[in-house]
Amino acid sequence: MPELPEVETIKGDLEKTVIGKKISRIEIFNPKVIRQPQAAEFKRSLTGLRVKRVLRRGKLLILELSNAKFLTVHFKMTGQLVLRKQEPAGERKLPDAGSKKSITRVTFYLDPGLALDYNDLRLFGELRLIDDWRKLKFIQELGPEPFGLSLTDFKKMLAKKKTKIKPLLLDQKFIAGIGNIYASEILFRSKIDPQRPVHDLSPLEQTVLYKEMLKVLQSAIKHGGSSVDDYVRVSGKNGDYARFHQVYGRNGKPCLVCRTPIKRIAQGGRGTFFCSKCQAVPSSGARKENPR
DNA sequence: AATGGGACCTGCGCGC
DNA sequence: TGCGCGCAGGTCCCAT
Repeated sequence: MPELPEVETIKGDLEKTVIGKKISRIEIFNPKVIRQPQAAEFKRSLTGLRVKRVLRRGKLLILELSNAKFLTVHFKMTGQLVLRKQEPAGERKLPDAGSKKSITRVTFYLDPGLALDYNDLRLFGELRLIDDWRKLKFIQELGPEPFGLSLTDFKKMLAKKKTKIKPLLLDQKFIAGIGNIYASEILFRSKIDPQRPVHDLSPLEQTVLYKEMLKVLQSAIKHGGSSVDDYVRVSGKNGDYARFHQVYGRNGKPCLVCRTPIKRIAQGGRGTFFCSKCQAVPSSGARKENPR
């Protein structure tokens, strides 16, 4: 679930807390999330390094280390990074002691006195220690960041596509960082039906889409992201943007603009939420009739 | 090129 | 109360 605004929030939280800190020790509770190199070498190579910088590209979080290598974190659906105080010696417990099952997969002990837990219920997340994050195949194929993309370029990109708009917004090769929550929210605010083919969008609609995309992402970052399922900030606290959601997860509830019940449909196996009235396909004399 | 499905995982909420 | 099932969605991979 962490999408661009959530990863950007985590980045900001880490910048305030772990820059310059030394990784003194690492505990790996489930090596499945360590994708590169093997867990033992991951642990050995990382121990003793300091965190130099924190970066983000799309939904990927990148920690630049003091030896110029990089620790990358892809949270996929249920990954979390949570910072806590390291328990004084003798009082150490297993992570999440008290709850039935720990979802802490890796703990990074940071001198002085801190512990950064990588939690991941579903184990889809990926941690890597690599020489250069820019060489990751996934990164090389990634589309542009929404911020820093001009309207002109955005329109040029749209012109080449024949897909429906919602799946296209989710396509990381098209544009980086948008996931299922923000795709629905952006389209609602743009008053565009998620099922519309891209080549059908008027120039005005494309402009509106571009502006709403930036507005929604910016606002979500400002409010610390959306905590709908598992996402939490580095402090363990929820992000605050979910209360601004207009359609996501509001299946059957009245549209906040027109009271029409919000619809949920499946697109590419994923849920899409929208208001069939606010996001109706505009009637146009130029539109050829399309019976059924 | 676009689209659809399965795979990876686990907990939750549902119907019976 | 308990069981089985579908669902959640980021990304990769294969098939059509």
